[in-house]
Amino acid sequence: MTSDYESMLREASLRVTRPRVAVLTAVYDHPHADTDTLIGVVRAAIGEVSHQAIYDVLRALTTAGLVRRIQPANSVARYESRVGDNHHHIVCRSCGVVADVDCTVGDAPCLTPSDDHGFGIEEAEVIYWGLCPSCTTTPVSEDISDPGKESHVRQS
Amino acid sequence: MTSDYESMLREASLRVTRPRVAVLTAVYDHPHADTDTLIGVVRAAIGEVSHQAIYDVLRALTTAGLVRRIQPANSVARYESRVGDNHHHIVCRSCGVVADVDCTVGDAPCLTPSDDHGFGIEEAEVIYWGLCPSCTTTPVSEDISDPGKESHVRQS
DNA sequence: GCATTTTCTTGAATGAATCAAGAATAGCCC
DNA sequence: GGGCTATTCTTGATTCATTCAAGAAAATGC
Repeated sequence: MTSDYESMLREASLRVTRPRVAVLTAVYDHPHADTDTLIGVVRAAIGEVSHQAIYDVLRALTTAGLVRRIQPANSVARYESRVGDNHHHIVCRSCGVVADVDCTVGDAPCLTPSDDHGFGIEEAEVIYWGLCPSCTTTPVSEDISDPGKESHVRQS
Repeated sequence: MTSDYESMLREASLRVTRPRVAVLTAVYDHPHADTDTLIGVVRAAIGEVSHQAIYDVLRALTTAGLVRRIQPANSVARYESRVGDNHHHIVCRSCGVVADVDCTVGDAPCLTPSDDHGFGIEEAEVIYWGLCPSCTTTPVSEDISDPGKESHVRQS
């Protein structure tokens, strides 16, 4: 397992360090987790690591294409290990939980704008907004845009 | 003009105040502008107004459905006046400028997820990422995710 | 006009994320 | 294996969009 992640790092021309292997492992084990959650997971795995190191590692991994960063409106940055398969996301308006949605048309980009305004389009990102099953039956009092509340569908 | 915006506010059961009319006007005149830009526009129009008032007004207008808030990853909140027509956006990865894209399939939601995971889907948001014409010919040195730089395609 | 409710002002606080400088370490050559 | 150099991590401060809080001001309904 660990050696797999080491190989991934090496193949991406990234130096292999304990924090990097731990962060990569954490992102694979906890899809859509935010930075703070990942810091907790990494520290539980290998002991104290500075938050700055986690930020640096996540940036390096994202730049290298080993993880993907997603950031729905009103949410902090989240990371996932599924890369390069053009899948999309459903985000709960109430608790902010994220679920994957496969592209209905396969791996190829499934969307083309009606008018690209001269932009060179590289990617079409789709975010479906709605209520997760849990929030449908047990509504959370406040909207996700209100701070000070924690999702009841916590990434484990 | 002003009376139109006043009517809009009244019809939304919002009290008519100078800051609200000015913010509504500013959003109509400067589509996709960020909060800071709007603060500048509003102050140029009606004199000193607290930034907190602008935040409050934008929240009220957004909640009332008079304006729409968009927030692409790595960007601050932006506001636009086109609401209810299900259009989407192209965002420049380099300078962050935003352009509108009409829904190719008309006003109805043009997307349905392959598996909604039990979520009640309310909206499909599409963000196309790419390079705007200006950044294609005059590349900006750094990515939008890097701070400390201002778009060369400033709103207004 | 006046009372009531909402909104705006003032000023402080929050929190994710970044910056900066020095210490530690991975990878490479001998 | 030992040392060199670039990269990475630690420590601690800082930034900045946004929010919180409490009181002053203004808008609507009677």
